[in-house]
Amino acid sequence: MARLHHTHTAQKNGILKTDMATIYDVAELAGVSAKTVSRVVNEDKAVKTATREKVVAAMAQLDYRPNTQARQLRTGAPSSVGFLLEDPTSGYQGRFHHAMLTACMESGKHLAVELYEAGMADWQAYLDRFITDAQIRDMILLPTLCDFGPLKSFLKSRGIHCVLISPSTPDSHYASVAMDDRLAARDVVEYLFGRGHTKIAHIAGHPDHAASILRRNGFYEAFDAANLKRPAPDYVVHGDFLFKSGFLAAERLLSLPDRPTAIFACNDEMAAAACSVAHKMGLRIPQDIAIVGFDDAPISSAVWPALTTVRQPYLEMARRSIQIFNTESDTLQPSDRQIRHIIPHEIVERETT
Amino acid sequence: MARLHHTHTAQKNGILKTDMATIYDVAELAGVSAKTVSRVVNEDKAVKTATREKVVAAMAQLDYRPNTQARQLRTGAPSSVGFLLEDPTSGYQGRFHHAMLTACMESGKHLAVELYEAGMADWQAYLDRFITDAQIRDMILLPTLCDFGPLKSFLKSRGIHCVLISPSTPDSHYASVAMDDRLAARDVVEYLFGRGHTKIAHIAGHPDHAASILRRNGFYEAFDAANLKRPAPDYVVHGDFLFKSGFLAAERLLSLPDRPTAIFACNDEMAAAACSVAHKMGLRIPQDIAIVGFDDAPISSAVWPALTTVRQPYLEMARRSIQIFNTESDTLQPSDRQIRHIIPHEIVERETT
DNA sequence: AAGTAATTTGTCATCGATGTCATAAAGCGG
DNA sequence: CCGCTTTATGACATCGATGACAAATTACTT
Repeated sequence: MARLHHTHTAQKNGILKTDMATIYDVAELAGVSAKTVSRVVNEDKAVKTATREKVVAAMAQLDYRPNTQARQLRTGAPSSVGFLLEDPTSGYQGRFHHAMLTACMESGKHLAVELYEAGMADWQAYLDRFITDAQIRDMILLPTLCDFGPLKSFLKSRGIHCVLISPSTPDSHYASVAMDDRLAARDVVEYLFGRGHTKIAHIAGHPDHAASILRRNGFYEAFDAANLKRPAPDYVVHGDFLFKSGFLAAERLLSLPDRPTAIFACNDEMAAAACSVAHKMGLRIPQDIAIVGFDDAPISSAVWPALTTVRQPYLEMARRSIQIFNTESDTLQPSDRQIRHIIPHEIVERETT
Repeated sequence: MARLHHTHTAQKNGILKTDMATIYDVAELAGVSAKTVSRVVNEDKAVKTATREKVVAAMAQLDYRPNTQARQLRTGAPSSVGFLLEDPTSGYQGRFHHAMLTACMESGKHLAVELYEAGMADWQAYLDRFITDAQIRDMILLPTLCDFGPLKSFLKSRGIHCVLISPSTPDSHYASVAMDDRLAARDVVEYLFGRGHTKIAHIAGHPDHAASILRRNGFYEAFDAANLKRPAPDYVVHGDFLFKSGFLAAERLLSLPDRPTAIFACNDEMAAAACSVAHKMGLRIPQDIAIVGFDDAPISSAVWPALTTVRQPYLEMARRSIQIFNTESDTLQPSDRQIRHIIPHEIVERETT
């Protein structure tokens, strides 16, 4: 008795049918059962070569493509990793996004990306739809979302596993992956020591950002460790990560009576601003003033001269996050959670030092 | 007779079961049929309030979340829009990505993002997996992928609908969405005319990029239309969109014996480079030299002074693309394909003019 | 109060694929 | 050429949800 599956009317039961061929169409054309087609698709060795060839030919002829929904329904969905972007044009998020895509590609997972706009009305319903539609079970939270308590509680209540990227404060339920900002800043300063600088100024970041504080502390720590006197307070100016603030800060630093010979800025944008100021004042880089940034943002190689900076290990962090999800779902060691994974950084030496 | 669905063993038939509650669990707990739960989930009005409340309570208690695979299998999947990123850190792609996410959010679609790396071995198999796994039927192609013939043929063979964003050459099978680069360039020049400039130089983009040529043509066209003599050949220098090339080009232009009073660069990065050169040479912006960029890239507001530039209508282009997909799947007018949709641009006036 | 219309709820089949298990076809030794 | 193992294929149930339709309940008429 012919199965209803074989009828191929475009419209049936009021449901919109696509013209996509199903496994039953292939089976009929090849003169075998659906199960055998399934075997071919899944590369089961228990299929005679002759049969396999008939099936393959039929698949090609019908441009058959297995229906993922059906397959995942039967086999249990390999849910995808969720990723919330606040601003995809931001360098940091863009770079991390790239890293996540690469890491997912490597491990055969799918990354489901969604926008999250701060102050969004009804973000809970929005996220509920997202995790339902995309069948999210694992999620990556970038700064500053990874420090947003309500969001974390919400995801916890929905049973989502999270990995926090560089959170300001550790979370007792979720693992985190970060680089060591303090150590990196210290490394930068020690690198400058190595090139003969001791009059080193710092343009700090937004004081609300944990990273700003850590980097500033690392800056001081290097002096302490080298038994040098810490720079005077007027050698450290706070900015807010934006170009403009870096510009103002650099103007202040470079017109100091005792001008520094090197500036370490808390991010690349402010470092680039410092370069502009140096140009404006007729100072040569790096002869008169050395400048180091932080992040290895696109701007760091887009300006002239190209910035020496600290590269954040995006890809490695992304890979580690995926790895955490994999082990979590397997062994579910509660001790694996709430662990801080630290990924090593790297100084990228370019033309400003 | 109890349905097997109700058994809740963690492992059954060798298939890994999640602990996710199903519609049958909810039905049992609420003492109704699965269909009634379905009605509640889908907000069917034909459910008594008392019943609805019982069901809602049961759903909450079990943290029920409908299985998308099953639902989509039954209803016909609302396939998502595919989006290939070559480099998420590139300003253009990042901005377009943001726009696509926003447009998809607005229209309730899901954007499936995947990396596409040029020169990737076996990209066909990779894309096959992508369109199968994510059930892609519609896809957006950005430059320069939208001009890559083999990719387009491949997608055509797979029955994917595409919309090409700003392709160099129109395609006979796919609709395209673009801004009018030639007209925008002409507008910029006419804007500069309006501010009294006539000695206007141009830093052109990479000659292989269609947009470079269009913008350069628009540059000339403005002079023609105003009955002015076209600038001498040494007023037009080719770069390659990168900062460095803009830097060299600007050095050449600004040391010309008859120095221009305005420079129109083919993108913001090169315009930013021109600013650096002007600073270096002690020229004031905009008094001594006006500079206009193109793209409204992040760098345009990150430099000092902030660049006047042309804003590409990303969001509008993204919205239009989605709209094309919607009408295509409904009415399938072949005349709707191969149409070029032109979206209006806008000059963003900032501090360099 | 009985009969009919309207509202609620349930039963069953189905979407497309795959696991289980049974059956059919080969292979093989004697 | 007959039993017996091995290999290849098929029948059927199932994953979780919803559409079609039937059954049960309630509301409304006269």
